[in-house]
Amino acid sequence: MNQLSASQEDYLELICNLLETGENVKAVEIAKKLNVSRASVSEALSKLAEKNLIIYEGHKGLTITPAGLEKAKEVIEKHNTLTSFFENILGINSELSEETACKIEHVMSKEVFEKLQKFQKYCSEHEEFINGFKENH
Amino acid sequence: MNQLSASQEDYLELICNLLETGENVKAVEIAKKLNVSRASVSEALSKLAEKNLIIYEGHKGLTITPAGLEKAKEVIEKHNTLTSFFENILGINSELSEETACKIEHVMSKEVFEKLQKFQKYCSEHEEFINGFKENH
DNA sequence: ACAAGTTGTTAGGTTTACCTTACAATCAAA
DNA sequence: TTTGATTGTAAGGTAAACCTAACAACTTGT
Repeated sequence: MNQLSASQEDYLELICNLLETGENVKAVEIAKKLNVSRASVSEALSKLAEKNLIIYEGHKGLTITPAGLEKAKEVIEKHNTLTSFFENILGINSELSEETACKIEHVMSKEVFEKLQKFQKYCSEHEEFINGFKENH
Repeated sequence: MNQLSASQEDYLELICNLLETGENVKAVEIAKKLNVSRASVSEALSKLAEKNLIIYEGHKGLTITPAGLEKAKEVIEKHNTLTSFFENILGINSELSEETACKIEHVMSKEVFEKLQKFQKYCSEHEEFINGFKENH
């Protein structure tokens, strides 16, 4: 029912990351980081607020709700797992790993995510296997 | 310059697959397989034709150009590699593997794709490693 | 060969996520 | 405290990808 679009997930993810740095988060900041206009951010934040994922009061401030935080954490966890898979297992440079993770995190089901996470754990318990791959590529 | 959207890649991919089965491909068929209206297919095919990826003459028939075929093959190869990764390495059921591959194939760069392909080859040369993973998950 | 069904197209609408421009609200520094 | 810069919002617009409804163009069965 309350499915978020890829774009909305991106906003939420960034908001959560910015909040964790402790600063108070401004729309103009989000606009810069996501490379969109202030107007687009304004609209997007209104929609997230409507869905009760954030509390947004313009100049007054922006905070995330428990529901928003939960969703954001899910996305961020997918993001991190993917980034780490590309970087540490496939050996892709960190920028491209990040970029690719950003796109895929929105289209990967929980089931696939969990399997990937387990696979990664399994790989980290078999370093020699991964090193063998990296050496030849 | 001639970047295709995810949706256009889907159309092209399907057209290529249908053509390979030998039948002559109809818009109504595409509509059914992609779960969209005939009208949407009509529009989409016009755009692919404009970009010289297919030759489309309505009732007369539909064929793919060399440029279109090249692009389609790229997408299909990504699709297959991804599907096989999910299915044979992560051990995800074939339906979900397909579904996930369909979404990711549009957002994965050539570089990531090639690394994944190599990783997969490496894995297939180390069956015991993959079996070890599958046994525990 | 032609009526009925199938297939393709056109016109007009919707939604999402952007945009620019203009204006309103707030903040901060003199 | 007022003014200038920054930040947020509203209005109106675009583009992509979809939709339905109506119509046109084909095909096929008799």
